[in-house]
Amino acid sequence: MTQDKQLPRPTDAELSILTVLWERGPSTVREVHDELIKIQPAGYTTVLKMLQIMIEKGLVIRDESERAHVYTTRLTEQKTQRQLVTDLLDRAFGGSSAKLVMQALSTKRATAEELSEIRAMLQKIGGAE
Amino acid sequence: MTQDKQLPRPTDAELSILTVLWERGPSTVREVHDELIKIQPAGYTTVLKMLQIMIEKGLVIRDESERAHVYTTRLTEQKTQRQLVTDLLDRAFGGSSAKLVMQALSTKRATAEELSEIRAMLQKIGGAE
DNA sequence: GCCTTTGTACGAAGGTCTTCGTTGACAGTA
DNA sequence: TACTGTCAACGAAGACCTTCGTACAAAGGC
Repeated sequence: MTQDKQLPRPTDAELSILTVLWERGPSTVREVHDELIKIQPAGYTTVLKMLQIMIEKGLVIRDESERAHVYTTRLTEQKTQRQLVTDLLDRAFGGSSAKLVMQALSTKRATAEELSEIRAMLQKIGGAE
Repeated sequence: MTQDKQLPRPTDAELSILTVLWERGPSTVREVHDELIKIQPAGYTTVLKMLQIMIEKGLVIRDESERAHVYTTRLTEQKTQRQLVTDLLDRAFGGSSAKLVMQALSTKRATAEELSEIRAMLQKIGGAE
């Protein structure tokens, strides 16, 4: 009953805001703005407008019980990441996750710890089936 | 001397056209169009306009020596894929390629063959350093 | 009761993306 | 020469994205 699917792919600006919300948890516009300007310039009303648009799209929800409305993401970071990966996979890699993985690995070197995580996951996948 | 970098990230429609060009190699508008409509609806002049815009952006180049201009991609498929992955990595995964890899692997199961390719690459990466 | 601060709402402006109708050029054919 | 088909160019329209100025409401201090 938790209608999940078919939220639009977040735009660049929307993703910046979502990132802040994932980090901070439920936040007011002011809090999001204060956090965001540490990374990139952004006017207060701009952030406000973005959040209002994101409400319309269903990307976030808000609690209006206080004067300063509190915004919360609708999807977890993981689910959004999955959506973005699936999307990129289909649009640019012909659906081949292997090709994407190769690119990701060759692009930026992962830490040793991360690599063993990946190995563990491969083990799990390879082991099953 | 082959100025590579800093081409804009291709949009969705642009990526569709690039994909056709990578498949077919250098092609006229008509050829791109005929190929594209097998996958998605697209008017001839729309494809033409897109290609003209892509010329301006530097995503493609063209040979005008014949009446029907012949378009060619400026970047290889691999380089574009790398750009897209890097971009997504930074925008949505905090630069952690491991997280992206995990998502990719868990999203769509790769074939056994692909998995061993990935293992080989891991071997190579882990072995180095 | 006023003034300042902090908030939301509204709307507009400029940019990009995407699509497509129309025009005029060119080439071949009858 | 007139007709037909193919092509590039242009411009406009509509949808979105992004930014921000302005207006108005609420709350607290004086």
